[in-house]
Amino acid sequence: MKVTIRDIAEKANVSIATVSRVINNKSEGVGEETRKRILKLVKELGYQPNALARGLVTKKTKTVGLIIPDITNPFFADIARGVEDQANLFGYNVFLCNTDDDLDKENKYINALKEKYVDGIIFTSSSIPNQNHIVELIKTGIPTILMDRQIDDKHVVGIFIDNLLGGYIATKHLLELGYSRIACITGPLFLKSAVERLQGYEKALNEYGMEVDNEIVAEGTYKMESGYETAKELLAKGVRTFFVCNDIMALGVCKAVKESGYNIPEDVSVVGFDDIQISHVIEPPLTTVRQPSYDMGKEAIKMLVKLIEGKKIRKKIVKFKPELVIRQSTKAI
Amino acid sequence: MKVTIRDIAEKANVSIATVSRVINNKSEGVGEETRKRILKLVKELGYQPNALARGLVTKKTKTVGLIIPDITNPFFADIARGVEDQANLFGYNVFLCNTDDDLDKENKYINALKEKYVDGIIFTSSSIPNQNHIVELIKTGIPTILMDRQIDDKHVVGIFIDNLLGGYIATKHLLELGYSRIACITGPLFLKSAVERLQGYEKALNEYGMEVDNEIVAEGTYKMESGYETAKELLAKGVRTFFVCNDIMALGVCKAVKESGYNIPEDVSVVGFDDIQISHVIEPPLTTVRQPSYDMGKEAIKMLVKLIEGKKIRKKIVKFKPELVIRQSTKAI
DNA sequence: CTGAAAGCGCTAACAT
DNA sequence: ATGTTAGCGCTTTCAG
Repeated sequence: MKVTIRDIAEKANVSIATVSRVINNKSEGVGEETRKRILKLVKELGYQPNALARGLVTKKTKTVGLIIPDITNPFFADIARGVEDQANLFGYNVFLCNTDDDLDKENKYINALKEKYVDGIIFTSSSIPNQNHIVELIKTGIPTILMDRQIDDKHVVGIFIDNLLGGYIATKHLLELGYSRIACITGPLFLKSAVERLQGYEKALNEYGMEVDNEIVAEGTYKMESGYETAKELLAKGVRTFFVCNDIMALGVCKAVKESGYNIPEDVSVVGFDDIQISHVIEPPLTTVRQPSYDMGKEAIKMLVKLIEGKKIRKKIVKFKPELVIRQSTKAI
Repeated sequence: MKVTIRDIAEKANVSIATVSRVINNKSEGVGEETRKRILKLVKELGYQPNALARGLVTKKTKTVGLIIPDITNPFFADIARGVEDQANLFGYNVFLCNTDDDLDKENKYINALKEKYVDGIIFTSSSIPNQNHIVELIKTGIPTILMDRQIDDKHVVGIFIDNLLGGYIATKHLLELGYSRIACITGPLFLKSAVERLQGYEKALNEYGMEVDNEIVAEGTYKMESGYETAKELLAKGVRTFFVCNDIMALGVCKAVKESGYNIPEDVSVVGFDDIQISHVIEPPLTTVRQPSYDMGKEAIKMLVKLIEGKKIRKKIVKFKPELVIRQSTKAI
């Protein structure tokens, strides 16, 4: 049988209220001697407060939910690690939820998290078409941090990256290198982030007096195979310059390029997006647009905890700047 | 104000017991008409049962803990995905815990999970020196599945991979290719899995009438940098053949090799371990020992749920077989 | 088929 | 400085 607060109280000859006070560190109202006696008993009997009972009365669980598309994607794994590390520092535990950008799954997780009374939610998803459930979630008052997805709602608090800028600097880099026929492999275009990166691509092109050529813009899935296959097609069309909207797909592109007998960067230039850990160890190291994913995760939970504790937060929207990391997958003509 | 079971009961003109029966699908004891009326109300008012209250009485939370060293390692991310997917199917949520193989963190997480009354724990850790906390955990009776770590305790239930065999087939492959001076970059040797892989290496060597040359066996950390730096040193010693005990380090090795001006597999052969997703897209695709990580994760939660539900499990120890995947990072002399 | 009531383990007034 | 007590929202006997 588990030892409860009552057991401690009895053996210490005090009321459960007193025990409650000391285990919760309520500084006032407990004599030094009693406190010690109780603490000793707690240790001896290995007492652990029942978080369910506590949560039932306090309405706080020291638990948060992290909703992401896929932990298997290194970008999200980095975010998750940042979230978890910092949450742990704050004494929170985190529920991991993978949605595959599936609306249905998102809703189910939201409900499950609500039932379990999480103190807050970090939502890293990005489906554009239907965002009612998110707006709804925010309205219910449960502290929520959005990541990677911006919604037109005054109450949104979130962490974002300037995707348009990211797409812009990536493309501009290629333009400056002297290329003109630059292909773009986008993410799924129901994702706002993917659309914005594409817009950045377009902006850069326009600045150089070029138009987007839809022949060499292809929608990918953010998965490796997608990069691989799309690149094969594009290569066949004579494309030799790629802006690939995430690193995972860029890996697929590199594979396709090499299989087709070309060298990077001598024959083909590739720019990725994310700067996942392996980007710098592959051959050649990938030129890419860096997102500080781990730090974004940390920042997200910091903001969330402030929200939970009812503290003021300086800015409701924190926008990280993407950064071009030039390595060896691109080369001037 | 949240809607409770009481609200539903009042509006439906029944007792809360009846409401409880229908939301829990207790098939018997509720009239068809009443059931419908209640269900309708539940939907209308958006009632969601309070999992804390429920857990407090049932002692079940539909929640499990997943303790791993680092979600950022693709191998563990795959496992986590397998666990989470399958857990979700069973209606469970999972707490993510990163320990960095730190005993202190492991203990803290175990305690936190206990306080939150998780129904079970999947423990993917592997520090050899101190395993008391694990034995202790199992003794407390909370259903626990060990992964990747075998303990000499009759009560252990777990999923493992035959690491010795893995090390053996990797080394043997190199041997068969005609190499004799084969270096081994191990994992941290306080991990049992790392030791076993090393033993497999030794076994293969012995079968070929060779002894382990400690000059070319180096302890790594399972991190990329470690592979990179160790390889540099080994390369300087004239080593041209590597068995690297995980893929992440193997990536580092490949980088070091190329930087040193050698080609893989023409000049240098490399075998990895794990078969993480990117292993087949890097250049050249990595020959490695495959672990079915995603499936191992799925299997783990399946076993755990059986344990939780008090069902019999066929085998307490499920041992997966590693498999050599020959790609292009190795070549016969 | 349905209801009343006890109680899970804890916190938070309110007393003393 | 400490104790008493009323719930938190739910499940689960036990009655009826």
